[in-house]
Amino acid sequence: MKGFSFKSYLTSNLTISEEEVATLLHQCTIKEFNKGDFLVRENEFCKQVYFVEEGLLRQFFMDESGKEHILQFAPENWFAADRESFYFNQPSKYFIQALEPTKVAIMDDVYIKNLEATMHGFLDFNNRLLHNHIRALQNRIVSLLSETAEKRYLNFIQLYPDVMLRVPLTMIASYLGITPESLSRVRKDLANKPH
Amino acid sequence: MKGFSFKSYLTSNLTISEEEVATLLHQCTIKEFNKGDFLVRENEFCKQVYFVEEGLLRQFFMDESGKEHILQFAPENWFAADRESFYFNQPSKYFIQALEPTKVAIMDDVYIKNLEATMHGFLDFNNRLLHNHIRALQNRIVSLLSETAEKRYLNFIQLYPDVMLRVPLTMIASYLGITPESLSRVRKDLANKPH
DNA sequence: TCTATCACTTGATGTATGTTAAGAAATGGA
DNA sequence: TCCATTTCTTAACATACATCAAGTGATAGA
Repeated sequence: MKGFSFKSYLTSNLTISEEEVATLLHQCTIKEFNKGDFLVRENEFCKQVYFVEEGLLRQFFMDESGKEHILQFAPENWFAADRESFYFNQPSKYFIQALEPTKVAIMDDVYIKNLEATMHGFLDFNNRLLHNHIRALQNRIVSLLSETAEKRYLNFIQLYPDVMLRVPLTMIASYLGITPESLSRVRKDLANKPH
Repeated sequence: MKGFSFKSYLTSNLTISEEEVATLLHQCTIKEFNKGDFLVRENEFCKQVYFVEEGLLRQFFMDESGKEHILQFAPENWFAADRESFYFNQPSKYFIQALEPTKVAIMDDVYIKNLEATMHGFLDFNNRLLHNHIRALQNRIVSLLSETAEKRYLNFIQLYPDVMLRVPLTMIASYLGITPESLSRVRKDLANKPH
């Protein structure tokens, strides 16, 4: 289990001993997915939290007309899960899918409950994750309420330059809440602009 | 402190003794605001969490062009706070304002830190609040990404019928992400529809 | 290498929503 | 009670973005 990003992540984000990190990693499953594989599907119960070691995930949902809308990309060192399904024990509205061959560290509900009960500082750690999540969600809403597609696109590039280079524009468009055609035009306009 | 909604809320949502509830309420401040008063302003640090006993709050931000966008309404038995500012200790991007004469129970950061350290079950309680918040935010994003203004309006009515009756349509429009004129047209169309 | 699929672009046109302007109806102080 | 302000509606016009359709490259299996 040496050399995993999850380890570095934990040691630098949790005030816990080497020993505790070892326990934590020992109980935690590593799993690999192929490009296109689903980690969670709509209507399933999401009972795991995923930490991306390598690769890239997306969380998306399908609306009534069958269109896909991406809520989140999760590249290396990000977490992915449907917190709603996980916490409230409800069937998920979302899919979580690997966009590249992806290696994840998996913390399931039993594992997490266990840590919460035994490891001092784990609740704080999870609290941090939740607040990061809330921050991201709030910023997304602010952006959707107040910014044009062009502005949202520019924000995206700046915020997730790595993701930008790794996924097709169709998916960026889906994240931004516009059609691929519109994104193409936004990009054309930007290219023709001074600056 | 008898007869406060916050008390009922706590007893029915926390597995704590009468004694603990008493302590909790004893340390907690009650404050009243007039219609129009600000509990938090942009660029201030939000160091308190508000529980609405009576009245109605809104959380909103102002975009670059000076337009207001409402993130959340908080009627009786709801919590309001800028979790981002509170947790990350950053100046807030938001305003929190009373839309009616409003009585709130205030938990400040010292109070909360204290409870986290001393009261078993408080972390779980806060965790629940955070997950409720995440759920609401996610649903909002889903709605903004995939639904028309009309659908969002119908959702709003169903989800917050009480708020609907207590705030001007301008604010509903601001919450929905459209102009008051557009909301007016949406309502007209709905009225002319066979249901 | 060939072919099917996917990714991206472009153009023509449609639609939802924004903007500007005006006025009517409701509300709240003085 | 009256006046000022806010709220809501309506209309004409503008704009951002969607839809539909087509075509060009790029990519990846067979």
